[in-house]
Amino acid sequence: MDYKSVEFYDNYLIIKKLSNFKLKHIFECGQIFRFEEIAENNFIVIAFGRLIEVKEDGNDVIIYNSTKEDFQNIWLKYFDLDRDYSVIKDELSKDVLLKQSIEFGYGVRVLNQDPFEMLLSFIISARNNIPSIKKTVNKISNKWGKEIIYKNKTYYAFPNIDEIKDATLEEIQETGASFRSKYIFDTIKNVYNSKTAKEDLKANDTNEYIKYDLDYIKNLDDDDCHNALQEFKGVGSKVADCIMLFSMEKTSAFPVDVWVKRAMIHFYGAEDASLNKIRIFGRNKFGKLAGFAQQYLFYYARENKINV
DNA sequence: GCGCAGGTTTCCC
DNA sequence: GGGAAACCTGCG
Repeated sequence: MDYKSVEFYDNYLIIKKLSNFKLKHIFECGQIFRFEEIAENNFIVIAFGRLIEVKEDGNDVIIYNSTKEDFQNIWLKYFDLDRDYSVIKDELSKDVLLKQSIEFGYGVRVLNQDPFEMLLSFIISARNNIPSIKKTVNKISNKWGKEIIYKNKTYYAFPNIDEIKDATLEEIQETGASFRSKYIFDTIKNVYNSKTAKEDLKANDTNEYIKYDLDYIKNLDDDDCHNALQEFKGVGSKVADCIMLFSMEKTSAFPVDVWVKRAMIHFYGAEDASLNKIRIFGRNKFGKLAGFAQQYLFYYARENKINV
């Protein structure tokens, strides 16, 4: 694990002596949309129906607005704190080309987020830029999510399936999802139907909607999981990789977006290769650690504006 | 005003 | 399978 101990106080806590942890790296490596930088090394994060303020203090990290229970049930896992990233870095640094990216993004960690939130968020990410993605995800939260008040400011959690199940196509259009609106609408329907189907399921009944059950998908092997996710409209290879890496603990996923493609060309000379070929190359090269390698490469490429 | 952005779908070969 | 165009909208 990458911390020494945790001290709990009244509605806040201090994680002592963290290693391989830097908030800026974690939040800016492309895996999360619901964060806000309120000061240097100080962020607001909304996830799993909760809001926390996270602040770096030397080698310690303070989490405000969290109980002991929430830390143990949510944030410990969310920040992947029980994983030893030194082991991962040592292994991946054997690749001298990747080493540079790892040193640059030394505090990157792969967050464990909510599958439904990732599913909708990354459908929205297709052919879109980050400010627009954040705007649409926030509008969805504002319209259907639970209200959270922190320091006299009002925020909204990302809605769960029961909160958003009755959203109309028109309402989704209004969030700025544009041509992706119908995908989101369709996806919400399928997730909701899988939920009711699961509840109604008789012993040996098969149901056409069960394949949209996110718990079921999460428990599949990596390749099956990747395929299953692409049954949702608006989810292709890249978006499926993001969902399974950021919310289903599939660390062999290797999402190839424009930045990772640039990084692979830059470092490995993967000239004019198709996205799928780069994906296969990355997965073969980095194996179970491909997802971590992807995060270091993405952060390096984007921060250094490679090839632009 | 025009091109393009953290891809997917659809159509075509 | 693999490649190219269309897709909505906001922003530089």
